[in-house]
Amino acid sequence: MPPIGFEHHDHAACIHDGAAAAAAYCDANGLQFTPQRRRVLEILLEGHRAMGAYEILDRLREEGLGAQPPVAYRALDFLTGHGFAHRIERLNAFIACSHMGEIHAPAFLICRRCSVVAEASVDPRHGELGAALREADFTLERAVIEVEGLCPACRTDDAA
Amino acid sequence: MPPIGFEHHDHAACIHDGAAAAAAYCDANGLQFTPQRRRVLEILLEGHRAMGAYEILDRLREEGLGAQPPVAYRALDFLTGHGFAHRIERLNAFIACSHMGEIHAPAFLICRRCSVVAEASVDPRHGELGAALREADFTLERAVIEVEGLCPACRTDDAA
DNA sequence: TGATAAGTGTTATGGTATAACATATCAATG
DNA sequence: CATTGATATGTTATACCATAACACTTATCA
Repeated sequence: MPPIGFEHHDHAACIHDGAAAAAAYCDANGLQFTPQRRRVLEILLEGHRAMGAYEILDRLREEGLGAQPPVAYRALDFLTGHGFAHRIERLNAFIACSHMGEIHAPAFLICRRCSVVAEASVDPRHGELGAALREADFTLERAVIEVEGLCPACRTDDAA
Repeated sequence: MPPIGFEHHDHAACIHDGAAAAAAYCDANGLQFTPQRRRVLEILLEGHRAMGAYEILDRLREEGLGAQPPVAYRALDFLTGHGFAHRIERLNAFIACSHMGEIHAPAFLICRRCSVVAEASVDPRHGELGAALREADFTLERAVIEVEGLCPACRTDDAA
């Protein structure tokens, strides 16, 4: 599964398909994909970058969909809880899932210059980390794997 | 390099040696290991767990070493900047380095039950993550690798 | 249709972090 | 050893991130 985010792609489809996939999943699983929740997901899908809860809240407020912090946090809890979005711990921010519907253990590549975030998938049980977990006899429940650096475009720009 | 934290060890030596190693490094590199900085490192070394900046600040305040948030954050910036301590993004908290002086890319194993944090070392350029970085042509500058779950003792307790 | 669960609106508050500026101390050298 | 530039500290104020708690509404389903 290649990382998604830095390369060019059909972004309109990206937004539409993301929302549609979430809607279909909710439909199939008896979850309520309410206007607030849909709108928050769409806002996140508009950029492959992480957005703070208050930035999202500002958007909701403009659109009359909610004015208080819990409104944003509840929608984000729902979206992250069902895998439609992820929290980026390093940024205290949120991003739409790029691999909607697929089972995956996300890893994030965060460009410190343009703030674009790409989502890759790595199994924390593999490799050196997996070995460390076994050596420590540690039961893994959640993995946070986030790397910060420069995306190809920004590295080039830096040199210029 | 095995993870440090869950197994038994000589903890008094742990505190003393950690502070001594930092002092020696500062001495050798013209850095000022001031009382505030030393004390913050000692406070962190006292437990193999992550502490919030305000928890540390409370300790400093009791001891008359500072009362305002910037005092704690500055000391923590110094300690993390020189590798004497690490920031745990998942917890918005800080922990003393367990591999003082060694070059390492830390990964953390966080027990959600007892809050002990073990530090392992994994090279983010290896394995699946390394492959994803190369595939995205991403320049890594910093890696955050933190896993949450249960340490051996707490898993056993849970079953009981 | 009544009971229960799930979602929304709102107030208030708590936890985390830093900007900005004044003062003090250190470290090097002329 | 006085000057000066860099580093460290003290302090105020503020900004950002997140959730508890409670009232109310809407959906779901027996």
